[in-house]
Amino acid sequence: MNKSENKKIANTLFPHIDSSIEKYIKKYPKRDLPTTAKITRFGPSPTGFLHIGGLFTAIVSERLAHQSKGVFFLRIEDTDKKREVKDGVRGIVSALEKFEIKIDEGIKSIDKKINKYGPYKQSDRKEIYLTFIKYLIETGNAYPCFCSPEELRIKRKSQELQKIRSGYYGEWALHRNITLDEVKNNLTQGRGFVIRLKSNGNEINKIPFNDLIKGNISIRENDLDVVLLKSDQLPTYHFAHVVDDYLMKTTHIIRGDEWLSSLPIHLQIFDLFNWQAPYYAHISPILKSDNGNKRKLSKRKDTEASVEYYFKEGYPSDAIIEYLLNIANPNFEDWRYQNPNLLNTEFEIKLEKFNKSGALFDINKLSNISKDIIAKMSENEMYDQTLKWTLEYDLNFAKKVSKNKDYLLKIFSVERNTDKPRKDIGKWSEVKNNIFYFFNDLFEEYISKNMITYPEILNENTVKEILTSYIKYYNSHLSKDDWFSDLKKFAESLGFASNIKLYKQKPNNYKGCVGDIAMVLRIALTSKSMAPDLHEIMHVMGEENVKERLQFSANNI
RNA sequence: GGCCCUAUCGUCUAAUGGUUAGGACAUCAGCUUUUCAAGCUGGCAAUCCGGGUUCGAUUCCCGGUAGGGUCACCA
Repeated sequence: MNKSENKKIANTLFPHIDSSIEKYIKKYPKRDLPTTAKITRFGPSPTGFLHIGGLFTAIVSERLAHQSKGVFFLRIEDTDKKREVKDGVRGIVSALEKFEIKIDEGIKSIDKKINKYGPYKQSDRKEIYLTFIKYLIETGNAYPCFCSPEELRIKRKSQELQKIRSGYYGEWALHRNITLDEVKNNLTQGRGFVIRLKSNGNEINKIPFNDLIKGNISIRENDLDVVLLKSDQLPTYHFAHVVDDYLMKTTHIIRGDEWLSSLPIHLQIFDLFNWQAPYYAHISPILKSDNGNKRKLSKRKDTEASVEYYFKEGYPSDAIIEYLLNIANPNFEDWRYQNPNLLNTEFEIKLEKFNKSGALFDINKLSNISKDIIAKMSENEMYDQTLKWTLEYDLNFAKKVSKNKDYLLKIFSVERNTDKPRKDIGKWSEVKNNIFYFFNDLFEEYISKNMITYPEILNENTVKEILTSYIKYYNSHLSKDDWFSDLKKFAESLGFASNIKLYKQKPNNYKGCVGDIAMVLRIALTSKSMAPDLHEIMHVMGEENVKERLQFSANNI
C-alpha cells in the first residue's frame, strides 16, 4: 500500500476535513507553568449520577494539581450517545460543587465555563478528532473497517471455539489492507464503517512500564486493531484520551485501574504521533464485600455507589472527603490527629502512598470520621447544615428548624463547646431523632406511638410521686453542681440513697439511689434512657417547659 | 480460559533480613460522686500455603492457592 493510495482513502472517507493536525498542535501551546506543576483532569461521562469511585479520582486529581500549583480541568466525555442521560452533566457538576472541588477549566460550575484549552466537551471536538484520524489514515496507521457488528460477533464466536485470543488482529483483521477501490465499493453500497488502528505491535513483546501507583509493571505490546472512530464518527475513549490529553497538555493521568489493560493501546497511539506520553497513576477500585467475595461497588446493584446516597443520608461532604483521603493515603489519619484544626485541603496527598490493591468500603470508619467532624462544628454551623439538609430531604422538619433558630442553637450547644464535645450525631438524618423531645408536639407524637418504660425497680406510684414532687422542688437557677447537690437532697427526702455506694451497702434501707431519680427525670423529659446532660437539657428547655413536660409525663404513665 | 495486578488482625494499614509484628476503626471488659456519648485503662485479634536463598524470611526468589481487573463501534 503506498502513500498516495492512503491519502486517497483518507480523502474519500473524509472529504470535508481540510485542516491539519499542526494547526491544532499550534493552537494549544505548552502551558506556562513550572516543570513541577501537575496538570490533571477528571473526565466523567454523563451516564447517570456521580460514582463514589469517580469522586475519589476527582479529589485525588484536583489535590495533586493544586498542591503542585498546576491546573485541574473537567472534561465531559460524552462520546457514547446511547448511554447518555439527560441532565447528566448538571448532576455531576453540582455534585462536584458540593465537595468544593475547584475546577480551573471546563465547566467550572453549573453556569460558568472556561474554554482555554477547549472545547472541554468531547462531542464539541468532532472536527479535531476527524483531523487527527485522517492524518493516521494518510500515514498508513489507521484504516476503515466495514465489518458489521454481526460479522464481528461471528468472528468472535469462531475464535472462542478455537480457544484462541479474541479480537480484531493479525490475520483476523479482515480490512487491514483494504484498497481504495474496495473502500469506494463499500461506500457506494452504503455500508457503514469504523476507523481502526493499524497496530504495529507484537503481543509477544513485554514492555516494562512505571505506573505512579502500581510501580514497575510489565505490559504486552498491543496488536489489536482497536476501533478509534465509531460509525457515528465519534471517537472511542482510547483515541479521545490520547488526542485530548495531548492537546490539553495533561501531565498526569489519574484513573481507575480498569484502564491498565488498555494502557498499551494508549501508549502506542502516543507513539504513532511521536508525542511523549503523560505519567499514569492507576487507582484501585473501592470494593464491597458480597457473599464472602469482594467486588467493585456497582452503580446498578449498590445504592452506596452513588454520592447521592451520602447526601441523602446526610453525611457532611468533608466526612466523605476525609474518608476517601484515608483510603488514598492511610497516613491521613495520623496527620488529622496531629493537625485537628487544619483544613483537609492542606494534607499533601502522595501517589506513592496509595495501596496497590482495592480497599473494602467501611461504613463504620466513615461514620466514625463523620461523628468527629460534626462534633467539632459550632452550633451555628450545625444549624446551617441541618437546615440545608432538611430543606432538601425533610421539608416538614425544615419548617420547624427555620422557625426555631434561637432554640435550635441552644439545643446544639448542649455539650458542644467543651474539650470533649459530644459525638452522638453521625449524619444530618439523625438530628431529628436526637433532639425531637425538645419540641412538645414531636414529643407527644412519639409518646402516642411508643411505650415508655421507667426503671423496673420502681413501681408506677413511685415514679408518679417522684415526678409530681420534683415539679414543686425544681429550682432552675442553680449551677450544675448545686443542682446536683440539690437533687441528692431531693432523693433523700423521698427515701432514696444520695449516692450509689450507700445504696449498694444497704439496698434494703432505700427505695433506690439518686441515679434512679435522675433516670426517671430523664425518661420523663426525653423519653430516652440515653441523653445528654440533664441539667443542660432542662436549662435549654426552660423552667416552664420542664414543669409542663414532667406533668405531662406523670399523666401518661 | 489468555493477559495484568494483589496478598499482614473482621476492616484500613505500619514495620524490618533479627521486633513481645505497631496504630486506627470495629468488638469485649473495667474506670468515672446521674444515663448515654466522649475519654482513660486493659483484653481478643494478623504476616495465605509449599519450596528455596540465609546463621536467621513476614520481608528476597520460585511454585501453588485465593482475590481483583480486563479481554465492545462503553467509558
